[in-house]
Order: sequence, then C-alpha cells, then structure tokens
Amino acid sequence: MTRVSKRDQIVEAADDLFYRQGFDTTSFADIAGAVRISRGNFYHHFKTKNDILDSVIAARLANTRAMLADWQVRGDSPAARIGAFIDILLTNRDKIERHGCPVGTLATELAKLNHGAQADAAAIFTLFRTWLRRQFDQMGQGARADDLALHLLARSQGIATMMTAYRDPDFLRRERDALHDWLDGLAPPPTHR
Amino acid sequence: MTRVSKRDQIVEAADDLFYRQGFDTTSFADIAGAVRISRGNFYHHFKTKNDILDSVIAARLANTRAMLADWQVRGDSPAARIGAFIDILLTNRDKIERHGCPVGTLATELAKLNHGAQADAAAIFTLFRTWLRRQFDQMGQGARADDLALHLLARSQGIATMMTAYRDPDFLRRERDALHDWLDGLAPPPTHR
DNA sequence: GCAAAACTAGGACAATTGCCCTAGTGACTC
DNA sequence: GAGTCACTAGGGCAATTGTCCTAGTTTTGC
Repeated sequence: MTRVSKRDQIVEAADDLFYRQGFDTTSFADIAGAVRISRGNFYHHFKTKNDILDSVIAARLANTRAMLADWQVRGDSPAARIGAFIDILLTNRDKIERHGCPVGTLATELAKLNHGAQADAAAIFTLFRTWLRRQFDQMGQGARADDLALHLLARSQGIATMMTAYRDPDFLRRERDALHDWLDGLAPPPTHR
Repeated sequence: MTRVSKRDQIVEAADDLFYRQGFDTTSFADIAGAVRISRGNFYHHFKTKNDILDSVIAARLANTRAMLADWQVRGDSPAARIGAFIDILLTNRDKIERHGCPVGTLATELAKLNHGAQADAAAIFTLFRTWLRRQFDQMGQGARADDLALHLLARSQGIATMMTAYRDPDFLRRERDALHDWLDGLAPPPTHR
C-alpha cells in the first residue's frame, strides 16, 4: 500500500523540518505529527533523535549525489555545469530567504551544539567541493581547482546568508551576475571563433 | 559592590550563551546558572525570554556601534578601515570556527524560528553595511558604495560559514588575501607617488 | 496457513521548559 | 525610624522534552 516505506517518510519529514525549523528546535512530536504517527510508535523506527539526524544526513548526501550526477549529465561544459550550481540561489530563492542554505545552516547549527554529526554534515559540503573541483580542473585550472571550488562555495554561502537577512532581489541578481562574470573571467582566452 | 549591575551581567551572559549555543537552545536555567542566580530570581529582571533577546540585540547594536566608531578613529584611510573589517575574520578566527559569525548565525536562527526580532537582528548587519558604505563612498565609489558594502558583507559571511565547516587556516588566509586584493583593485589608479 | 517480522497506539517516565508567585533581605530616602 | 526600593531564594505551574514499555494489529515469507 505504502509506496514509500514509513521509515523513508519519517526521514523525509524530518529532513524538511530540520531545514525549516532547525534540528534542535524540531521535536519528536513535530515529526510524528507530520507523518501522522503516534509519538510512541516513533520508537520502533528510530531509537534516538541522533539516529534520525544520521538518517537525514545520509539522505541529503544521497540526494546531493544524485543532483550532482544529474548536473554532470545535463551540462555540456564544465563552465555550464558550474553555472547550474550558481543558479540554485535563484531556483531556491524563496526557501533560502526564509530558512537559509540547508547545507550551511545545518553545519553551523551542529557546530554550535557541539554535535558529533558535525563532520557528517560537512561531508555534504565536500560533495559539492569535490564536484566543483572536478569542473574547474576540466576547465584547465589545474592546481587552483580546489581553491576555486572552496571560494565559490564560500561566495554562495555568503549570498545565502545575506538573502536571509535582507530578502533583496536586486542584491541576489547582482551577486549572481558577479559570480557568472567571475566564472567567465577564469577561462583562458578562447583561441577559436 | 557590584561594579556592573546584575541586569547587565545577565545580558552579557545571555549574549555569550546565545552566541555559543544558539538562542533557542539556551534556557533560563543556563543563563541563571552562568550568573549564579536562582531561576526564580530571574523573573525580577526579565519577564520573558524575548525580553532577554531584545536586550541582547540592543547590547550587540551598542557594542557594534562602539567598535565601528573606534575603527573610524584608528584607521587613517577608508581603505585601511575596510581592511580592519576584513581582518576580524583573523582576529576572531577561533570563535568563528567554533560558533560562526555572531551576526549571521543569529539572523539565520531567528529566520528559522520565524521570530519577531528577526528585523532587529538584521539591523546589526545594517550597522556594518552603513559604515562600510561610507568608507566606500569616501574611496570615491559613489553610487556603487552600497553594493560594494553588501558584497563585502556577503563575502565575509561566506568565509565565516566555511571556516565553521572546515577549520582550514589556509583557506582563511587565501580568502583574506583575496579580499584585500579586491579592495586594492577598487581604488582608482593613483596619480601621485 | 502459520510463525516471524513489521508496524501501530497509548501511555508512562523523569527531566526540563518558560513563566509566575510569595516571602524575605538589605540598602536607601525622607 | 518608617517606607520604598532593588534584589534574592525557593518553589510551583502546566506543558513539553527524549526515551521507553507493553500490548495489540498487519504484513510477509515459507
């Protein structure tokens, strides 16, 4: 009957709630209510709150991997693929304005909580980092590729934070354009054409 | 006897705890324990948790104003003053790596909580924004001054977030240098010398 | 068609939450 | 020296927290 297993439903609901409200703020009751399960029933699926967090992070890792693989196939040049990364800020504008970047805000919250899963959360960043590094490498940036990847990640995170604080569409457009200009300026001058 | 009033002690302790643990995670008991006061006694000073938050934000606004005024006096050129802003990332490196930027993380957390004081938290950003805008204006950037101020704020926020995720001193150094280069590149080519 | 496994509801648990009240202390003013 | 004030401790409030148990009901595999 259930197309998706109850466990996956719980993880999905927890993922959403952790993003919208934060990990610590979200209670068992919140998640149970979201999937219409009694609170006691919860224990059957997850022993502790940290178990849920682990599963949510694992799900985010899997989803991110899938998204990056998709971008890898769709974009027909490394620069175009990096462009797709930059444009998530536009695509998810509404959510980011209200709840920040899901990757950055989770990493920061877990750091504040001094939570053991902090390293796992940072691994989501590393997924993007490695993927971006490969694109920059294919653009011929060689040794600089990883630095550029980290730089772009930082730029995106900063834009996301300021989007949350100000919700200014002009700012977002300017910064997006600046990132694309930066990206274009990186490529060695084309010899053809 | 008390050099600082108990109320100010509470605000100071709450400020620190809100930064290190987050607002929602910090309880009355935490703050009361930090200033060695009984939990019940707390009510005499602050009626609600939001009252404390308001006072903490007010204190942060005042402290930020004082810091900016200090930078204004000490730096002998607008570029030097902006340089001082950039270098807080180095100065506060340890704290930022563990708890993020106090301004950005509070704004983001309040956004997630859908908290009424979110605008007040953003006002701390505006303090920096206005101050930076004035510096860029004095550098002759005119109409671009506010855009540059926001851009620099975003860059700093992004660096702070990645510092928290990775704690990589090389990354921090590279990004700091890049910001200084960016700043130097902004100035119209000097005619004297 | 039966036994094991998956799932469910309902409630209990000790602890903690934000909030509130009362009764008291000491210092200050007139 | 009476009265006001800032401050304090201790406790109580209902609600919620994460965790856990028991006792049922489905679903599944053989």
